[in-house]
Amino acid sequence: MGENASKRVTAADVARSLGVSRATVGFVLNNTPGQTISEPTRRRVLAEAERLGYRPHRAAQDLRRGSSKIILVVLPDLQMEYRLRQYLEETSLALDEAGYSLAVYARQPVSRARPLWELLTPDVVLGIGPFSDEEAASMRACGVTKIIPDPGQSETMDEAPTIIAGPALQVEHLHDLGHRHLAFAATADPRASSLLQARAGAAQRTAARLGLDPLDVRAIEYRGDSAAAAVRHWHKAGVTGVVAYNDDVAAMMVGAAIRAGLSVPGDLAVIGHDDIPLAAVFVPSISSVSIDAAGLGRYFAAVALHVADGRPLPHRDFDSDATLVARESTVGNG
Amino acid sequence: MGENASKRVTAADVARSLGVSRATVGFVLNNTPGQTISEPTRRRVLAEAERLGYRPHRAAQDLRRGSSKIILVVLPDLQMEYRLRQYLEETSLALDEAGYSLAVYARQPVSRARPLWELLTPDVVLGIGPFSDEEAASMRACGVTKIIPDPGQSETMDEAPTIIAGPALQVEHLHDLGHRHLAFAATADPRASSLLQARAGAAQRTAARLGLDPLDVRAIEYRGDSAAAAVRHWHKAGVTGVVAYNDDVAAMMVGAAIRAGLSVPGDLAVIGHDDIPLAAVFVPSISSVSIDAAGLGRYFAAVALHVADGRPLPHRDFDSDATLVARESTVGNG
DNA sequence: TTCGCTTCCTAGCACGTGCTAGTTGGGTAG
DNA sequence: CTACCCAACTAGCACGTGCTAGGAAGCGAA
Repeated sequence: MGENASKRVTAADVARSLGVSRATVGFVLNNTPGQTISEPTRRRVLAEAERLGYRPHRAAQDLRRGSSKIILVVLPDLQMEYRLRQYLEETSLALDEAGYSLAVYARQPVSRARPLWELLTPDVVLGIGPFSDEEAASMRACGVTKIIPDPGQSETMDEAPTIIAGPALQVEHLHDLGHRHLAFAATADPRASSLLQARAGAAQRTAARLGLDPLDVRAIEYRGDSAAAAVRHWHKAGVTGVVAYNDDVAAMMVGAAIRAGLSVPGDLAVIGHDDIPLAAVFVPSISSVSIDAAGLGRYFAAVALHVADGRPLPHRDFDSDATLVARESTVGNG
Repeated sequence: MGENASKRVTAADVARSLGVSRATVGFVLNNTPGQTISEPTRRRVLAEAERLGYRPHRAAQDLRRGSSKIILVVLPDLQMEYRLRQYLEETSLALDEAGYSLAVYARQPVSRARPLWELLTPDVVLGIGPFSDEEAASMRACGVTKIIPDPGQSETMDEAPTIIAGPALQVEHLHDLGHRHLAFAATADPRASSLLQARAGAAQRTAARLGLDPLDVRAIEYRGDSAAAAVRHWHKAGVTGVVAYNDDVAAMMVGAAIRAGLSVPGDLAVIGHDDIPLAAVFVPSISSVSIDAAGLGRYFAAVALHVADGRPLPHRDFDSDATLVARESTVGNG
């Protein structure tokens, strides 16, 4: 056919091919309110746009609009997996229905590469966990004004009900089982530090509420013998229950305990967080906390839209977000 | 100060504030070749741009340039973790040095949300694993012409040397240990299917080369008793070594074997792939294959740039990509 | 002086879009 | 017949950038 030549199809192409003006094409394609377009013309434009395979040029739209309609989610790390996937899936869907697109960015702590917000110029940047001042400054310099959580007005995320629920369940579970000397197994991964702070803080507050001593906190590393050292130390100190930052850390604790000749949960009970699939597979299987990722994802999207558009924030009952999953690492088998 | 007002700083602002033309500012900031700018002016421009906090408007640049300078990596799933993170980190860095930015997108199989390539209009889309025809069509409709791997010219990725190396090591390792009846534990996750095909195929070819029978392949699911069923079936059939698609699947096999009362590796040896941290933590620890993620990441970036720019493809020695890590699940303890 | 050449700078186009301000022509009320 | 209105369109601006074409000034050579 005539039109071809490796070139992008623009609205002007559609207009030219039809013998109408570019404005008419724009009005039809955008359903511009306050414009009257005759039905035959409207149909011809739509048909021709379809036929030529017209797609609006994103950069031109962004330039004209002055906004990218992109919402960026920044993760501390791709590692915090599985549940997060459902969570983001749901968020993405909700935003899509509102005409926004969601991009996910896993921050790399040592990267010299340009951060994603710099190349997307998103309308909103949503963090799972707080941003450093440099990061916030970098965003603002790139024209991002809407940042959640905003380092300027620091409402501590320690208080976020979505985060409190899980650690509270962990501590309560061990308490219910009769454990009175608990410890908290943290991760040494700096990427998780903010979420770690929040979870550890929530666990401490729950312990205090139940009249328990403050939890001794130790960082566990993937490599090396820090898990074994923690097990020895805690066991000697009379600790019988370990609250782990997540299931990975819980697995390390369980593994180290068994290798040290302890019985789990007899000598040491361990509970994780997130309910990743491997928690059920491990020997012994690992108790955990399951998160209502889909529900939280929708709420997350609502927060983003609230900030982006000003649309109202729906009510959410946070109590149903987390569910305890009891397995062998706390209640034994049988 | 004077300049403020919630507005973005443009090159025109810098020019106006300095009393020079916009073009001059552009020449300085872009180091435009063939333009001579006096040193004092150059310095003044740079200083003023810095002072005002000027950042080029991404959409305007893209519009002008006709290209987004974005390279999108599409993952089958965020799940295939850890090594991949290093890999992407290295890729991102190499691209950054070449003036490109890398965005990562985890495809969601059931998502109705708009795919990321539609909103970024990247120059290149790189897949880890092949694309479906619909996906490729969707990309092309959005103006993406450079797609790797391109479904049009299907060079089977089964042959990719980066993928062959790992499974070959797995099979050879079990063979070296005297195992003659092997099986392949696949994943039931459809997201991994292409990578799964490649790894399973490579394992089969290695087995054939060593004169072994074809490996029985079974899909293992995270939930349910498929792992236990596979263990029973294979043990009864005389299989003594299991090659697993990845460490997660390996962990499920090891867990199921132990729960079935078998000894690992006495009755059943299991080897995983990727060397995730949990492989070392599991009881027994899980043998695996470690990947030179950083090196592969750089090579990946080179391929992307080759397609984007036409710059030459460096040579790579693929033999050093994969390393065997022998642990208790194949060689026992001690 | 006049021409050419170099240095240093400016005017303004093009990119594709969304949309405001305006034009045309037919119908209808006065 | 004039005045006015309204449906149905078009002309063209603005967004911020990269860059080409061109202009002004200085300076050496003929």
